Amino acid sequence: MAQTDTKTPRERYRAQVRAEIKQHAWEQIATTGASALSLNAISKQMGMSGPALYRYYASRDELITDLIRDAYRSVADTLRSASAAGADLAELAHTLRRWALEDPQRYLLIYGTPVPGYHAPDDITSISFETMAILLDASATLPSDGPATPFDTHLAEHRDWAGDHPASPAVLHRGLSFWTRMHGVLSLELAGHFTGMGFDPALLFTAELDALLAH
Amino acid sequence: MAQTDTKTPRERYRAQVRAEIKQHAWEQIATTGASALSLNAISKQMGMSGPALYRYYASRDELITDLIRDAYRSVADTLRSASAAGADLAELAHTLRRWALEDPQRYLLIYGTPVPGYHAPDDITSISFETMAILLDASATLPSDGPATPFDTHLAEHRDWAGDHPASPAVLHRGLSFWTRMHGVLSLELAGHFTGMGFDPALLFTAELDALLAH
DNA sequence: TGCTTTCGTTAGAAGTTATAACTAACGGAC
DNA sequence: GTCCGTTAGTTATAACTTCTAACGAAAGCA
Repeated sequence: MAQTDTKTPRERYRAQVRAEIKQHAWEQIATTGASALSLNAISKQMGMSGPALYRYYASRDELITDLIRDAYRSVADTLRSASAAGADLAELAHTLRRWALEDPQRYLLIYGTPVPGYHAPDDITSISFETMAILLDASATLPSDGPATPFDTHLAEHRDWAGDHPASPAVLHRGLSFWTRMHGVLSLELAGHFTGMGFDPALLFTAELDALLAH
Repeated sequence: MAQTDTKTPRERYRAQVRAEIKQHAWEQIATTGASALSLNAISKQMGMSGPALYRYYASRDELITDLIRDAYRSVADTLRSASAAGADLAELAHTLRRWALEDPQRYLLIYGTPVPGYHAPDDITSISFETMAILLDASATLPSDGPATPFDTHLAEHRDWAGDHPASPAVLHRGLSFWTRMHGVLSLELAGHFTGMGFDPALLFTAELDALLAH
């Protein structure tokens, strides 16, 4: 989307077509899910015949990788802007939930069942780390009472995943708990496991959030 | 697997072939995931040509539905036998984790991203309820201290999903928290989101479990 | 022994991803 | 302005997939 005014007109056109392909791919994914994404269907929607699409994406996996990258970037941008606006951990949680409900398949694309042979490229893990850093920043502002758990001491020696983030083991622990608990509720809700059970998933989400913040 | 000695020899043979198909399907799913399951590949492995398999399963979806049913039954049986052996909620959690790690794709098949057009038949929801009942039984034996949360009062009026299980709102709440938190850690672990982060997912799992039990 | 049901086959339709080979058009250099 | 290389899009094709249709053969049953 950003800066299509780079270099040659050929590259501008190429970027535009790639963006259009991704747009159709997102629409298709939103309804049928990522596993049913069809390059053929996209090319037909765009009015060009099958193999033309392979000038823009070498394979179906490469397109999906691009979509996954965009999804990671989207959640990172959303949380970052919320954090920049002064959101605390609780508000970040609701921001995350809103982002997930906005396009469930987009959430499931990055946090759901992985595609069999797929392996994430390096730049995705770096974007993923940025999201984690935002959560750790928000976790650090909260008071961390209570004694250190065995997992805290384990984290003190296994904190390579946090990079050089200056977070105490307790904060790292809270960040991981935040991630897994929010994902636990969200993923089950998005997968439809709560439908027909009668209760409101939003209340379960906030209940889990409150329990986490109250420690 | 059970009671192949029913009625006519034709039905015995039919049940045997269906079991063999499922066995090959599980092997295939364990390596490639459910979305890449190929009826053609199964029939070739069994030494018979493609469409022969349609005598036993009307469609790919019907085979997957059968696999999902078996997975639900498997987790229900595993937890029930553990519960019958006197396991408390903590031991049930580790039993669930062991069952999930035993065949990650089997766990993801029922708790992961759902197949696009798939809708679970009624008998599956009843088996799923049995699993929930076991968790609620184990949750009821624990002391539930602390004041009632807003979600507890909500559950008091939205407890149809628990059937006629005699559990207090607090116990219902704990059952749901148990489910979502264990799933949160397990699904992220099985999806490979912890690989390369350095820490031990088992310790995070027990840390979450301890936090839940300590309330 | 014959009848009927069912099993497994081949053939084929309608999809899919992906490659190969060709044409046409576009953009930059002279 | 013309020429020429790059690139876009085409059709044809291969190798898959699920699934249907029609046929032959085998097995069970009376």
